[in-house]
Amino acid sequence: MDSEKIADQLLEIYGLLFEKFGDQHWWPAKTQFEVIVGAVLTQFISWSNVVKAIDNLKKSNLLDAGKLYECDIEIIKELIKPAGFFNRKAVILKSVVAFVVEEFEGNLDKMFKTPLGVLREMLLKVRGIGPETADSILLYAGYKKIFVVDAYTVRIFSRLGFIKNDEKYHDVQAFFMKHLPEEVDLYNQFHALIVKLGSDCCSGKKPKCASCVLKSRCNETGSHNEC
DNA sequence: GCCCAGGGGGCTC
DNA sequence: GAGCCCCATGGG
Repeated sequence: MDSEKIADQLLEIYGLLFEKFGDQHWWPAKTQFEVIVGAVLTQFISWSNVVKAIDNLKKSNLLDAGKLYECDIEIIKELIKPAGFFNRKAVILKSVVAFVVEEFEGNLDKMFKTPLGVLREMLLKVRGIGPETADSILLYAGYKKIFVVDAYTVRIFSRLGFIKNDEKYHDVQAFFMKHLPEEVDLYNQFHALIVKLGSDCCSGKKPKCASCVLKSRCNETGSHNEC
């Protein structure tokens, strides 16, 4: 399939998803720092679990890089318990705020003025920050032109025949960034819609692929147990 | 009671 | 470098 055709198809799918689900208003956070905290806390956890943890941090007036940097880790653990894996995530949060405070004096404007590639590499060196979390921070907190890939992206687009199901993160990301217009808003909305589609149609005990907006495009025959 | 959720790291081979 | 296992809570 030629490149132009792939681009058209991706935009067509984007259009279908937007028509079906509408504006997702991602990231559901009020500040850039809240996006960063949310990106860490949502690792392998549904967003509904994260909301409580962020709320606890807000109530304790700790949703701030400097304050979290100073805060005792045991207090952080207690507050973020609802988001699961709290022992590990508290350590990750500490690592991230240490990075922001020690490298950029806690100033996110300064942090996001760092060239994209350089900042991405720096984030990936922070303990607990992998490609998806780094890219979520760059796109949703920093408004950087970087496409976020997650498990749903691979699952859905491999089923649709665009990529292989064992494709590496960077290859999937490169695929989307090659074929989509280079627009932050499009990257933002497309990833959010993919997650919406994935969590609505392609997970849980009773997959609801009959209602999946992309069923007609899916190249799987027979049972649609995994879209 | 059981399964799954908006990942990532460490270990083993 | 691929394949496992672990992390832990909460909603359906």
